[in-house]
Amino acid sequence: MQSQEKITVVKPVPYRPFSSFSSFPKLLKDCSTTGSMQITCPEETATVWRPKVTRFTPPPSDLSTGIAVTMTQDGGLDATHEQMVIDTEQVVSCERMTEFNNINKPIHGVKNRLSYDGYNWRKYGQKQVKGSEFPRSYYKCSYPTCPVKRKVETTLDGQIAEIVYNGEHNHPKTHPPEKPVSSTSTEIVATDAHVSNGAGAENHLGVC
DNA sequence: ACTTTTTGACCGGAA
DNA sequence: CTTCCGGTCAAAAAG
Repeated sequence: MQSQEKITVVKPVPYRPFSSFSSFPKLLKDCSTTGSMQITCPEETATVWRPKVTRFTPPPSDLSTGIAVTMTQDGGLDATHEQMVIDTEQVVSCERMTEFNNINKPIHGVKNRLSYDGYNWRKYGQKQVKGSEFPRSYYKCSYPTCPVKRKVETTLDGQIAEIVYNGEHNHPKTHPPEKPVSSTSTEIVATDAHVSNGAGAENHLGVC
């Protein structure tokens, strides 16, 4: 039903799975302007397919920048989206924000090739987009046949401001990175909540 | 020597 | 039809 609509939109254009993306930044702005944790409007989500957006509002005492994760994949379902909303809230509650910060940090000299979501990413572009005060970086999953891409907006402070995932990993995670000793040993799994089977990740995310 | 990042230019789509 | 903007490509540089 709704899911069919999504697929119809997504499949023909892997790179532009959502034609209404232009209005997306407005939503984010609106959310940030209100200062509330409103991630997406459930009503709209139910009728209009849009990338999964999750905006994290970290505690001011620790992070000064909100973090948003947008999931855009073929296999996206309303149910999945709803779960994402819940999960992200849990993530905040569990102070997993730290993990998001780590995404942007180099790991053992390996720049951001391996982020904490368990996949290898290769940066192929960066741009300053309108409507966003932060530069947007474009990454591809470095796995040979994996079509997944992601857009990451980082603040001047180096924090992740927004992450937009596009596509679905068709391979298992790479070797998990070392656990950060200074923080809870938790992987950032919110980003791959759509792994081929679309299961494991979501579970991880929900687990605190 | 190899892989990844950086950066400017180019292309296509939307307004 | 023109302009603007986002996304991608490709060459050069860095690690």
